[in-house]
Amino acid sequence: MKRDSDGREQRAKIAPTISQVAKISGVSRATVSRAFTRPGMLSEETVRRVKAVADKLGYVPNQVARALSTGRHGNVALIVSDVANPFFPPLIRAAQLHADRAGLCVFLGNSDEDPAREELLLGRFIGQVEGLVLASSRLDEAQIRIYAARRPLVLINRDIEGITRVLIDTAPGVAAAIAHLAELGHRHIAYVSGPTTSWSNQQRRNAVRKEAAKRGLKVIAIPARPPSYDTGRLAAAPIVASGVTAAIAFDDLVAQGLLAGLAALDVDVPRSFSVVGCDDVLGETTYPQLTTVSARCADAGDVAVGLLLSQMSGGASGEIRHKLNSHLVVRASTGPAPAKRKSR
Amino acid sequence: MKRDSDGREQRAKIAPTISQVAKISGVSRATVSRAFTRPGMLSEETVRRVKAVADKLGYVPNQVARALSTGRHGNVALIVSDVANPFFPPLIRAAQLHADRAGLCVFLGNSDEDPAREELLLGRFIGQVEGLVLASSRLDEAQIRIYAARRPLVLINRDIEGITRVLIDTAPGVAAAIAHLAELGHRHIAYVSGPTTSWSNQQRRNAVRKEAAKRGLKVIAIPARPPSYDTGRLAAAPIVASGVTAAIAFDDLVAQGLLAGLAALDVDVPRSFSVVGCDDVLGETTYPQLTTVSARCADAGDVAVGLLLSQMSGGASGEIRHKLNSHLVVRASTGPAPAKRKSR
DNA sequence: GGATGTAATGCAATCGGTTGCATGTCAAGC
DNA sequence: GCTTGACATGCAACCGATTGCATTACATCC
Repeated sequence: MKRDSDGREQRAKIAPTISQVAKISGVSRATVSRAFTRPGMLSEETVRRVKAVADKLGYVPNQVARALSTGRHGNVALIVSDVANPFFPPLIRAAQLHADRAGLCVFLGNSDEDPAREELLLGRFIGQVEGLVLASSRLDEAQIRIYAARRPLVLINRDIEGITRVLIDTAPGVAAAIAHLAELGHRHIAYVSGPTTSWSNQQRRNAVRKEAAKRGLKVIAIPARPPSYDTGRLAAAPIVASGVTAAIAFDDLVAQGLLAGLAALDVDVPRSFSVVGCDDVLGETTYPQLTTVSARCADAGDVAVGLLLSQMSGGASGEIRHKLNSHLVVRASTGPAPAKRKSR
Repeated sequence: MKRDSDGREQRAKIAPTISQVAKISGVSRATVSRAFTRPGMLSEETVRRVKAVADKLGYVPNQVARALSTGRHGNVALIVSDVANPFFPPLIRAAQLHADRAGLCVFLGNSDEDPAREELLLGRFIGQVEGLVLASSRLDEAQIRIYAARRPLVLINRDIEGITRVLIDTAPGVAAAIAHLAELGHRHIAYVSGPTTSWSNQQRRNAVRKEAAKRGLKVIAIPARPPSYDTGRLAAAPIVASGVTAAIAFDDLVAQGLLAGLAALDVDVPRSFSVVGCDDVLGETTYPQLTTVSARCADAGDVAVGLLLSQMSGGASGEIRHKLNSHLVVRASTGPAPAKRKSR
């Protein structure tokens, strides 16, 4: 009745249903269902026959109906703070690949760094997914806990106790970067910082401070907020003015901007100034090629989905705090400290 | 029964259903349903009471159940050939934003340039979406038509008659680029080409040929396949060897690689060689900053979703072929042709 | 006062699957 | 030959909504 009156599938030849397949193959709907979900329960002959009919009709089980009945919809959601930030695409790609292999569909949400928007998305997704991955979530802890109670949930780069999370631990790489600069003779360096509320930024800043202190380097902080190519470029002037000989940036994007800003000021990199990035997402494509802390951000997506899966299948009840390692990749943007600080 | 035995919502407090709300507010399920979908049909008093109860219980209508009944799930799918290609993220972002505003959830698929994978994704999505957007689809025409018959479908950068499509028309921009090079005195140029099957590539190559012929320039084609930073870089050697003084690349990524390759060969850009990109996705972040054909790829995502929406709501029965304009953006990678072709 | 209309609500079928349990069949075991 | 059990299949309830139609309760109009 309503079926006839509404416009559903208007322009489509109606998708074949389980009933049609059942009728044609002369078995019950239950049998057709089982032919797809538990073929072992049926005789080989029956399975073959049913599948043949299904094939001919082009029948595919309706996911929505299945989900209603089983509560398993085969969907997961991935919410990122900014699709267009080069940090995310590789992560998204890896996450998707992993989900694909598990037969899951991925909803992608873009919060645009806005908690309200993030929550809106979450509300829309939660009813039709089996699990959630939140990358660089801007939500406050309480909110996150609420969602985590409703569905398996994995965080990326957010450290909340009791919730499974994947953390890209850039500290070792950053420390290596400082060591590298120290060995090259740099004594004064700048940290070009990112969002104060960002876990990653806090972590990086601390690593810089700690390692610098250990090696007796002086470090100043110059903000680039929000972290972007432009704010990085603008940071060049104050950095040069401060008299440091090297800078380590919050991320590659900022580093790239910084590179451009330095070029504009006629500062030669790496001859008279060294730059280190973070994340290794731009890596070889900058000029000069960027020395950076490689953070395997793609792995983060992959691992997060992996953890989500195991959580979804009931395993892994305990909390997991997965750390991903980092290391320094030396390319062409770092070099020995200039003999005298000023080229005079 | 099965409800009790399977693990559905294990860790969650079970989401309240329409029945619970109905019972508590002392009305039928139908009434609760209507309180949400057609409140005008009910007395104000009833609506208020039901909503109050729903609120208290934290009831939200189950999308999946609703979809089964109405055939409207509020989801659309967007399939791209490579999330990590910088061309796509802005497009994805714009598409998502538009869908968001319309209250739709977006499935993202990554075909990885593989038709088989693309089809697999399509199969998974089709049952749970109301519409599809295929960006740079690698599927053959027949396949696409099949899906287009089942659901509203919009193509981006694929020109199939009878199917709504958004085409980024780079021809004017490419022509302008050739004109620009001609005015700078270049007489021999190279086109660094992309995938032969790509609509964009065909279109760009033709535009180059046509405009070059008009202005009496000689143009050779050098492939960069698949189009990437690396293949662009590798194209530098043959290009220099060929003796041309300028190159226009299939896309910005290739152009960026080319820039790097030229730098490695000690060819000074723009003094002794000029490079033009396409898409304007890297634009200011290359060194030197790239002269490129700006293609407003973000708009493509936005427009595509817009067209999809109107198609979904039954409008727009006729075929639509939406062209997006392009123009040349001159930055720092192009300059006058060197006085003599060889620097001697 | 009875016919008529309208507004508010309930009944029950339906969407397309899944699954616990019942049923039927057939072969092996005693 | 009858019990027993394994195997294959069917029956029918159920998931959580939506919606066509029936029903009820009033108010209105002659």
